[in-house]
Amino acid sequence: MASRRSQFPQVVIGRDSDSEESLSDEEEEFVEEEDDEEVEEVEEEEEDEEVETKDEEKTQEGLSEDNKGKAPITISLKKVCKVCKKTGHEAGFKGATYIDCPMKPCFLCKLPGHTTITCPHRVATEYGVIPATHKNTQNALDFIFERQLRPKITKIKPKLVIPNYVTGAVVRYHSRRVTCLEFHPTKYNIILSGDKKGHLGVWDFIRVCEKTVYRNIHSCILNHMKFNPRNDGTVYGASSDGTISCTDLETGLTSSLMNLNPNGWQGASTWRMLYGLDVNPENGLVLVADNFGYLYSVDSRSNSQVGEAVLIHKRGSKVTGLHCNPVQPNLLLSCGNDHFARLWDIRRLEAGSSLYQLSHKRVVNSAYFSPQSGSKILTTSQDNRIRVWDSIFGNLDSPSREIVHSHDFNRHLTPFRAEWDPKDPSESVAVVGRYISENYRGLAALHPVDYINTSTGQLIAAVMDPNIMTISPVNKLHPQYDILASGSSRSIYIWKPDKDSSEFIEQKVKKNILLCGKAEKKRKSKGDGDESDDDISKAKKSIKSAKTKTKANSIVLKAKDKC
DNA sequence: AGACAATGAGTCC
DNA sequence: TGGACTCCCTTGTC
Repeated sequence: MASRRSQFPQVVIGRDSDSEESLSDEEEEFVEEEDDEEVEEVEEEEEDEEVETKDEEKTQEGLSEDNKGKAPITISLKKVCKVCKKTGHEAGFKGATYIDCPMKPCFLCKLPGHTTITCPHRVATEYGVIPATHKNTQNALDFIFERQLRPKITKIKPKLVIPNYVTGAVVRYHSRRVTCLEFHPTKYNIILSGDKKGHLGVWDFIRVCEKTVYRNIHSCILNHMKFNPRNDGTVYGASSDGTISCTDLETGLTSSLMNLNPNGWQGASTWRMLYGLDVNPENGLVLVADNFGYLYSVDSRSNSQVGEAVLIHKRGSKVTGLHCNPVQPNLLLSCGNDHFARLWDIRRLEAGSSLYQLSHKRVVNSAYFSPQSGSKILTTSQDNRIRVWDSIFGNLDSPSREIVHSHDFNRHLTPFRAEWDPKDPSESVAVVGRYISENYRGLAALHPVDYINTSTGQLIAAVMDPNIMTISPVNKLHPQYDILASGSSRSIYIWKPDKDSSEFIEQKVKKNILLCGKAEKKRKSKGDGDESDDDISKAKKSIKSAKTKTKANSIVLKAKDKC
């Protein structure tokens, strides 16, 4: 591992002078204040009410003097819950912890009677996981079955390595939020990223400065990308502009395989948007699906549509994802807004002819076959549950397990999708971003990226970085190396494994942050090497002095291109 | 610092 | 079926 790690470069996370100054201010503020300021703050808030009332009265008097004849404004000082609008309690952040409204069902598991803080799913992540009806490798038949499916795969399980700290980043790389990520299948240091504007980023995360963004491929959201299996210099993209693109990564030259809106904008009821995309190399097909429930097949050689569009989900509802089985080329998995994931035989594609339909309680964000045997299914639904079916050849009436996990949010964020670790021979590890925040060492509310053992429901790891204050809904594990890529807002982060020691991580973060531009000059003129002046301690101090999450947000390090 | 908008699914009628 | 309204642990900009 060490040799592999040594190939990685230093990170380019820089900060501009604005953030440098604001952090200095925060620090000064912190130095002046006592350690137990937070406690004092709470007390002050409570006893302040009367004072506030007087202040208000004074203000009102002042106002009425100025505007004689106008009735004084009465302001209620009763604390009102912003969620249920009732008094007596308040929902919202208290420091780095969010307090739920007790009148609502649990925000995590959706069941009434408790809040997120006391939710048994938060305390013990395996709680309530439905046990598997069929477990792989449990008996002789299973063993033979699995050996037939995966003859080349070793039975010795390699040690699980978790990429848990950020070694590289392009902060504010895209102009809108990142929607999809894809590692290059052969050039292991290249990652592709799509965004909400339809731009396509190509970044070499070893030679950090080598990055491009192609802006003329799509006119709106690039929803999914897939490399061309016959030529890994080109990539297919499905966009909400209704086109399939095929882009040359060297030149950025793009050809269009399909345009579902040849007559332009005729209103929302006719504008077709492409969401799901996958490539079926055996049949030479590019498969895409739209927001009205239809699947389209395109011959990748002739760039022409094959057959008619087929209704695979409820008419008028969005198909959110497509996945071709990696072992059985005729098996297709789809998922959609009609709360179903469906299994299809692409030789017999007709509306209503699915082999199975997997029912969910809400929208299904993603559905994937397991990457090596293709015999398991992993889905992410907006009902805050990840579902696992252990064998597509077994009983598919109900999932083998339902794992409660916070990813329910349908606006403003790219939908969360739990994704398999393509390297894991046991096909159990999955990675997924988390919506609900975690109290990071009592300092800040951060949104972790979770590694989940889908065979047990256990949370293997929840990785966080104090510099990433935004939610990371898009995550991809590298097909060959122990690398995780995360798309968080407009930025991309590269994680790699190391010791699970927070001190070690802090040292690494300190080492890896390079300042640039004005901030770098400023630091040089001041003289470097002051231990208390490093970025992580600044960040910690600024978080500690932050009374609200908004204020804590100011620690986000801004990056400037060093190159 | 606070207001606001972008934006999408659920629910009710 | 479709429109109005609600949800209200986002993020970025003005």
